[in-house]
Amino acid sequence: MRIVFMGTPEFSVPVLEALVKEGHEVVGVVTQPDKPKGRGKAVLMPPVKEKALEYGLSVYQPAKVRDAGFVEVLKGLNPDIMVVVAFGQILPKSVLDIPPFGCVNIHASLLPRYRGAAPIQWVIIDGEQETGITTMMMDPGLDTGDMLEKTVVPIAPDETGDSLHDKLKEAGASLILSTLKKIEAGTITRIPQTDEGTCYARMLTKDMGKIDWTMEAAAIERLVRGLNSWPGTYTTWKGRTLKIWKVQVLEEDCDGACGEVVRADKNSLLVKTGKGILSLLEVQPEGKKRMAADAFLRGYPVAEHTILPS
RNA sequence: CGCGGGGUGGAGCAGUCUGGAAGCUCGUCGGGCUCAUAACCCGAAGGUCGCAGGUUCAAAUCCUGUCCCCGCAA
Repeated sequence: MRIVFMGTPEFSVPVLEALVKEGHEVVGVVTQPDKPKGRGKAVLMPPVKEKALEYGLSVYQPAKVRDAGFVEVLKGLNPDIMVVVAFGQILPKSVLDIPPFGCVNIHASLLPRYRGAAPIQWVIIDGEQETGITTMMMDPGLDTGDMLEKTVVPIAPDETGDSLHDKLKEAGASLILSTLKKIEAGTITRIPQTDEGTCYARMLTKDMGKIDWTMEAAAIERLVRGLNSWPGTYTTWKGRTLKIWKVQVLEEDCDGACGEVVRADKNSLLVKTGKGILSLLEVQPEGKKRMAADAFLRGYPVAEHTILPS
């Protein structure tokens, strides 16, 4: 089958690799335009583009896929099917209708739960026990199409956004091969999504990472893991940003204000939360590398009873 | 040329503005105290102050260039 692949970030790369290695005929790769990124504003190409060029595939980077001109280009590629994973643009019906076998999407959650932009991180933040990958036939809605196949992936107690992202991107690459095989063989079964039990994983933003010390320790701990490594969590100390990389929930509780540093000695940096105590294990001051709490305390003496703002 | 912080013994920092003996909190090693200890006391080792030039009697500190790390923003 002639496949047009659409994807952009690192998450999409293993899927593209899998398609190529499996011997599928990838007739075009559609990805987001190059953009200035990083510290010097250097223009970087999306990870998918780099990989596509490596394979010598044709790359298309429309600012808007829905533009009539680009829709014609897509039709010209004459694809049998399109495989879409973390592309970053909404596909209009005019595009979805092009391939006779439709558009298959790889979504990083067990649909109908966690539709939307950031399912990987949200399952951690919410404290879910498991998540997974769902392949589905795209329709004009947001992750609402008929489901095809699923892979379940357990969430480890120390799971981070990054670690889960890596597990799921590999799971996605495996699952799409299976799904494509069944589509070609005509043995695939479409399972409509129920409208019950759905929830949305809204896009992550920087300000989500600002720690609210009135929340309970366990919830903050999940937030720290879920938003690691991007966008990351932080608090403010002496007017400067202090990124929080790793924390641990303590069993005991104590009196004190939310955000109060209840202990800061050579062994530990403990902060009182809305419910429970959080031990800060790894932090990072502005402009510095991340460091263990004891190292931080040696160079940046933190006075006990300091109140960290929420 | 997007904005900004930083590179000082193994770790994290101070010292740089106002040039003039390498400091602090730890770690490490040896010794002591102790039933014992991550506690306490005594002592020791360990640094081309990112790199290269320049100014100076004298540079971690001033000037120029260069490499690297990081926060913000995208």
